[in-house]
Amino acid sequence: MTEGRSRRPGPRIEEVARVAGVSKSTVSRVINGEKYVSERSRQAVHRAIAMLGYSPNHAARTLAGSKANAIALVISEQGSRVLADPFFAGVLRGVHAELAGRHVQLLLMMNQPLDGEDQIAYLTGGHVDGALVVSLHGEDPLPRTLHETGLPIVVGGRPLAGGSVPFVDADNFNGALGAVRFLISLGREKIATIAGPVDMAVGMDRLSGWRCGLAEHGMGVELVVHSDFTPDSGALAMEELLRRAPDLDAVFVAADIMALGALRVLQARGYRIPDDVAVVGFDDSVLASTAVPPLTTVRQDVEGFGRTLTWRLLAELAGEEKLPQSMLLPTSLVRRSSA
Amino acid sequence: MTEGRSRRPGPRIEEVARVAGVSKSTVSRVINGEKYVSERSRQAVHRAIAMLGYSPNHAARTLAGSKANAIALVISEQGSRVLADPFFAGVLRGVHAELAGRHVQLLLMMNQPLDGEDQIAYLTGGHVDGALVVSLHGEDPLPRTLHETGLPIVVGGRPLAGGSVPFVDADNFNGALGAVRFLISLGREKIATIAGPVDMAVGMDRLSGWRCGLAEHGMGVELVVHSDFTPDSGALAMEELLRRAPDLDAVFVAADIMALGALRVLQARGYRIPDDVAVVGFDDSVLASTAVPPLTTVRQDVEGFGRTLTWRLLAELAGEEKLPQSMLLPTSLVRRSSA
DNA sequence: TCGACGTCTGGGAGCGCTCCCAGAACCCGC
DNA sequence: GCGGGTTCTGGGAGCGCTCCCAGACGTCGA
Repeated sequence: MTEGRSRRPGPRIEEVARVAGVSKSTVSRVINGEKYVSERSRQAVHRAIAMLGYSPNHAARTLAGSKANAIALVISEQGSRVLADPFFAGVLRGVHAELAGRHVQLLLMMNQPLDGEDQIAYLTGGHVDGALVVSLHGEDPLPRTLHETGLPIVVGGRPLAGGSVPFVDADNFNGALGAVRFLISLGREKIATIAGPVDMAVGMDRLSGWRCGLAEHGMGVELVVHSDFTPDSGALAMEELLRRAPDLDAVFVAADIMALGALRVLQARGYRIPDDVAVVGFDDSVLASTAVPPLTTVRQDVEGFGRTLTWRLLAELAGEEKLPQSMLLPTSLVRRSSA
Repeated sequence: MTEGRSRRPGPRIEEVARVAGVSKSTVSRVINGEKYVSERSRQAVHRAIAMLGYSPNHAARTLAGSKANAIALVISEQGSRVLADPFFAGVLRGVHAELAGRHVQLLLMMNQPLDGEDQIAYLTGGHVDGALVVSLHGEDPLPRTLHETGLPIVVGGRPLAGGSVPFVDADNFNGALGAVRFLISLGREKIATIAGPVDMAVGMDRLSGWRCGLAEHGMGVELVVHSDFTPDSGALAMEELLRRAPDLDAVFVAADIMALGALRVLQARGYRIPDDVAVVGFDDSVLASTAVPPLTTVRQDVEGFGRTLTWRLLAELAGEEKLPQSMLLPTSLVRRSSA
């Protein structure tokens, strides 16, 4: 079985040039959307491209040009990946949708393969033009380190140790605030919370929202138990809360997945939901609608999250100015039966 | 603000050659693990690479060589993505782990951006050396089409319209069979199933396992209701089953997510679980352990799935022979409280 | 009439590798 | 000794683009 040097199929830029009756420089200009090309040439090139089914060679562009035509999606998961999974698919879909049509490749990186130094070396080594960093752990130094190397990055989820790194996040604060206001409007008077870990911005922001909501009405903010975004820890937290305040009438749980555990404990103790205790979760994950009873929760648009993240990075790469340093995406309350 | 043509940082292959005291041809040979390099040269090159922190330029390798040094992960989701999400993160992690250390980029593609023709054109256009196709919908023509173009691919999940396309799948049949045998060993005598849709291999294989398990013991296989991998359809299916056989004493549900719906219905009807009706799910997703009661289910190793998928493709790309045409990964029963 | 400037164009060097080729060095058996 | 192999090596063409340069053509104000 002999195998010759297999050449890639498809037309080259030169052929497009020939068909269009221009030089390859001009074709290149058209492809890259540069100015100083006559309308006539531009049309001719587009026709030729369509006719030949030409698609530019990514490797050649990257090699010859000064940009990599690729961005990295860095999943920096430091142990706690529980929160990631519901996110993951949705965010990815969003990122992908936003990238559609542009000639930008999406490279995936996780913490695993090249750890620390190597990963940074790779990212700053000119292999990518920028990076989307989805960092779950708030104090992860990666976002900041990357940002300081000058590589354009956008972080998904507010980084705690962020400095001035651009980020996109759900408006966790207002989501939580809205949830608490809703509970108060229902007439609840003893509203507890199961908060996330203190080292994650997502946890802290939701906690702040809860605090503010109560403070607005002069209500006490003692009933807090921190937990770690797992159902079991949610259950433990609920038990702790009931020990401290058996007469509580509402719980704001900082994640649906913890709410499941809380629900279980409440039901086991004979509390009726929402009659005795109203429960509101956060995320509106699949879990929420399948819970018993279906969970009232704060919804965030995960796909929009991915889109926005990507849009922000691409805009920066395109040299756009006056971009917002960071962005918060709206959240909304989804009413089901648990509150 | 003037900006010169920014050259990529880092050493070139020539510098490695100079430091190692060999030609760049030899360095290239070492990098690509070719034979016909003396041990002495090899060592020298490795030392030089380490010293300079050299990392080969992906674009240049791809442009000069006859391979793309990249593989695609194609997520072909035709509508039904419910099943995907739990999978997704895990599979990705596995794929990534398996790729670690090799100089292969992972490109992500979803059905969205280039549909059909364009997608195929891109994949077969020499941009990637092979593809991992995670196809949820069993009769998706994509795997077969790609395979017929000669692009090396491996499909995740047995394709129904597969022809002889290599695939990796969980051993759904034996997983289901094991679940049914377990139920029988528990003394259950009227075992129903909520099956998946008929156009998905994963549904059909689990159904076959259930059938076989019952047939082994001469038990009837009438109590089947098909459903579509959503909690609500699971609930409807359960209602239908109870209508047909109010005295059933076990249900094998082809997915945890449907089992949640079934659980809800059973409990609402006053059946005690597992005393009156034993329930076994499939997937061992997060949902299983948080269900009330915690779900006995068939576990599949999602990360291993991703690893195996990737391993199989890389092996083929490396020219390995006598590769198994397809592979089934073991499943195992996880006992919790529902059976 | 002239230059200055803005618009449009083609030519061609060169990005950093791989892979072909030609050849050196060494082994073997006859 | 010689021809034939196998092992190892360096030289250099060329992958398909981008981007710099030089220049051709306007159009405008002095």
